[in-house]
Amino acid sequence: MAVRDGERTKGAILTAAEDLFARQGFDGTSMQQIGEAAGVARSTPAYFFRSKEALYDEVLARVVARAEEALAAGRHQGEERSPDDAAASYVNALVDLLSRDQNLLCLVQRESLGDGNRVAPFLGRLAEEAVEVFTPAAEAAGISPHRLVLDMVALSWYPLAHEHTLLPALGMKPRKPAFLDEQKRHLADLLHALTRGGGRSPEHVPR
Amino acid sequence: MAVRDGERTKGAILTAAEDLFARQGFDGTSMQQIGEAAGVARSTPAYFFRSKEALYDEVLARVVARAEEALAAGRHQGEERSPDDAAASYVNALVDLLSRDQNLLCLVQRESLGDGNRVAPFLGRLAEEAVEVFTPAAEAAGISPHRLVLDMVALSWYPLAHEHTLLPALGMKPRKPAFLDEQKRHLADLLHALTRGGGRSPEHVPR
DNA sequence: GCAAACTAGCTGAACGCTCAGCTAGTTGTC
DNA sequence: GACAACTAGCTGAGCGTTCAGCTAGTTTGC
Repeated sequence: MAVRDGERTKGAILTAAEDLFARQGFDGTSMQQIGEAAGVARSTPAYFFRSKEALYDEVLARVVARAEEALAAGRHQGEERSPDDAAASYVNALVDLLSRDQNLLCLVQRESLGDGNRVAPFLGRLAEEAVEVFTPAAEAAGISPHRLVLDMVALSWYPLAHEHTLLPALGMKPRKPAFLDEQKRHLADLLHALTRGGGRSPEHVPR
Repeated sequence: MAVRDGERTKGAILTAAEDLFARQGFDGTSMQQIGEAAGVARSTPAYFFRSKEALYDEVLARVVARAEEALAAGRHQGEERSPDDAAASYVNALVDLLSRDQNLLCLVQRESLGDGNRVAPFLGRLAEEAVEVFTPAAEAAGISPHRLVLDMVALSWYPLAHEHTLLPALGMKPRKPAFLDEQKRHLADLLHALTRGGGRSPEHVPR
């Protein structure tokens, strides 16, 4: 194994920076901390990435690329299934992604406390894709696909974004597999209830 | 009007600090900025509040007190009404509060990206109160009141927390009165649908 | 095959700057 | 004149960035 390997070092710095930026935010993280966490000198992160901001941009880009890959897989998995199954499959992929990739959630959350400019393109694509996936289900339910996307994302996102605040107060542990399974079931049931029950005959809720 | 008025100056500093902490976060805000925004010298905030952290704590306490007052009013307004009307009234108060008080939302959101310790007591009380308010409606719907609270808070919270990220991507402007009215109607409909439609056969209803 | 020339990886020190907090002092109010 | 309100100046620590320099590895010339 090479003692000096630029790509490996860059990777280590990116990973360390991602964890620290996610946990402490941009302002709360110093290049010194990043260097220490990556096992390099204080000045090495700047050597490879020019500036703290450029490093942050690359961290974000990598996280977003991971997310898009995961969601594309979830979308592909639901192809050629019934409308609400396709939607449920996409929601499952979203729940899995958010619960697995804590850094993604934290970083996007932090960005959305700013102006959100840096993640806007990513969310634009996500929204477009999700609307496409949910449109059949939304038509069956007689509601706007945008509304359906918003509700599903909100219900998937919120518990994990507030796992240390409201969720403990409600006695819930949103990262436990038991919760995540129930969460997926709950969202799928909601979709079913809307498309079967909400559209025409509200009295009967299947499943 | 007195030139020197400690209480008034303290209030101005608190207000300035609240806006800046909400917009830029704790690490991103300096005592200098707070002083400038409040129209006092660099060192005056520290004179009244001892330290930056103590000032932050008082900002948070004031915001939380405002929120609890508003929610208590919303709860009182729904008293002696039908279960889902009481719940809808509470949700309305929540939506109004979150849309009106942007600083509350931002500050709690920032706290929940940390360990959430500072807002845990507040959210504990909120959760307890909300569970109490929602229990009749949840029983009518045959679902867990905690789940109902979580879903209602998530659906109320998320759009405003992501008003610059996902919402524009969906073509929505969550601070516009039109959106807020539709939001309230939507949530009330959801409550009705659950308690009326789902109430009869609890074993088939999503938990 | 083997130096010499060159490059990329990485570092420690130093720069200019900003920060929060402290202290000594001044100014307004009763 | 006593006390609260307020401020300017100072300080040590920490920040991001720059940079000359060292070293390990690769390429070139013979």
